[in-house]
Amino acid sequence: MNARSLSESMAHKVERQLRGDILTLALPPGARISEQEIGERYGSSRQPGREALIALAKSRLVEILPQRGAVVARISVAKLMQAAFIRETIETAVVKAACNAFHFHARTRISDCLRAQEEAAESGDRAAFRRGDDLFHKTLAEGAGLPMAWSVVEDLKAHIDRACCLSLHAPHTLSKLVAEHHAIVAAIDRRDEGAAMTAMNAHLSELLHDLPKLEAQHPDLFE
Amino acid sequence: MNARSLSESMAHKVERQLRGDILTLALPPGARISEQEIGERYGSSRQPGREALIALAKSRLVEILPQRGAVVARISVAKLMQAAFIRETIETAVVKAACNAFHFHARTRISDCLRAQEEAAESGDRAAFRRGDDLFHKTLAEGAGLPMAWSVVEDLKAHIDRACCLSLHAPHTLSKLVAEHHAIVAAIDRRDEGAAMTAMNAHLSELLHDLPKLEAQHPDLFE
DNA sequence: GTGTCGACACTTCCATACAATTTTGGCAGA
DNA sequence: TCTGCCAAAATTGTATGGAAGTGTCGACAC
Repeated sequence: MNARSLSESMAHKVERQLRGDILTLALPPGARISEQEIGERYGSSRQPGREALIALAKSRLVEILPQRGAVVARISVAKLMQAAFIRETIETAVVKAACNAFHFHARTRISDCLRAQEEAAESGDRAAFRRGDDLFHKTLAEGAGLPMAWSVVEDLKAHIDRACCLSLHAPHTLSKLVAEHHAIVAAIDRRDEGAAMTAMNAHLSELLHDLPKLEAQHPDLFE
Repeated sequence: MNARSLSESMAHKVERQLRGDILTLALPPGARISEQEIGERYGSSRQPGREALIALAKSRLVEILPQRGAVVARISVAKLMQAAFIRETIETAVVKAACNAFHFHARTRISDCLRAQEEAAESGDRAAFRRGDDLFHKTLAEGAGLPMAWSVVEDLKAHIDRACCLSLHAPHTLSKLVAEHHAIVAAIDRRDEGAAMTAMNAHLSELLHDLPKLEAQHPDLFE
């Protein structure tokens, strides 16, 4: 009945799926969730559900109200802007470091990654595109010798992505994002610190442009 | 028998104490710890111990080996340098932001904080000094309108502090650190971005000077 | 209509039992 | 002495029962 032996524990599986459902807004911000409910939803008992909630509370994707329950964290404009700022700070430092030294092996993976993203952009596969985006930024950090930077950014990015899911899904944005990735890589290849940092800033700061509009559109999802 | 009603859950208490013991090296890097053992050590059953391990694994202070157990994370020079770099990046951005706008209320708390640290430095109370140091950096982030920056730095700082515990405890360093704090605040008061950032960088980069020596002295605690 | 009290439902939190897996240690045999 | 194997011990991962905390809702007094 269970498949623990197949390498992943139930608790991790539940955590991963729950995180996915929260990130895609399948579970909307503000939704109440109980251990029991989570367990049933993903086919386990309460215990793995509880552990998933504890884990996600650490990344602040759910808020645990002691003795009462848990809710999917609402989107906070203030926190979102802070997360964006901190992410920008870190990733700018990463590309700067990348200009000084970039691991050869990571450079080839970056190219693979860009190609994959181009395909995803053309076919409009947003899920694949997002995976590619994560991989791009992750590989960039690894190439710069700062893999830990990605693990820090990853948590921040989760919150930002959740807001992005609300944003209108204009099809042309995907290819635009790919173009920005290319610009960043090109600057790194030229070892042009200034251009690389500028390109990264431009890439990251676009996401927050229509935040006020989103809040007006979905007031119940915000704090 | 239990004291759950008195505001803090057993699991949180165990997590807090375990974190403390790991940070002060009472539990040395590399030590194996089982859920059972943790529970008994802090007076609970396995369950809170397990939850504490899961929580600390998120901050990478313990490493969970699936189906096998957990060990206190060894100190990794590479990770330490990355953590220091990322911390420096974030905190530099924080003081820069602080130069543009600093909340009045936080400014007065900073002064309190500096006074408390002076006292701790004189009496040589390292535990109190560390608490004051955390509070200083936390208040700085809050004053700059970036409280989230502290929550990110906090996790990075844990690893750095653990290495600092190994370092020789020369008594004069404490007052030196306080002086550096004063320099940072003075630069912020003058709204002198460059000086503030330089002061913060100097403050943070000293910690890693004798890292090679430490590794030679305690090879078993490192990766 | 307003406020208070108590039963009740719901949930977490902790303890514990059980299942699955890994490690350990011993022992037989070459 | 070394190797291979098996059983016991230790440990995690999961399920579940029960205690305790919290909020809801209706009855009832005023």
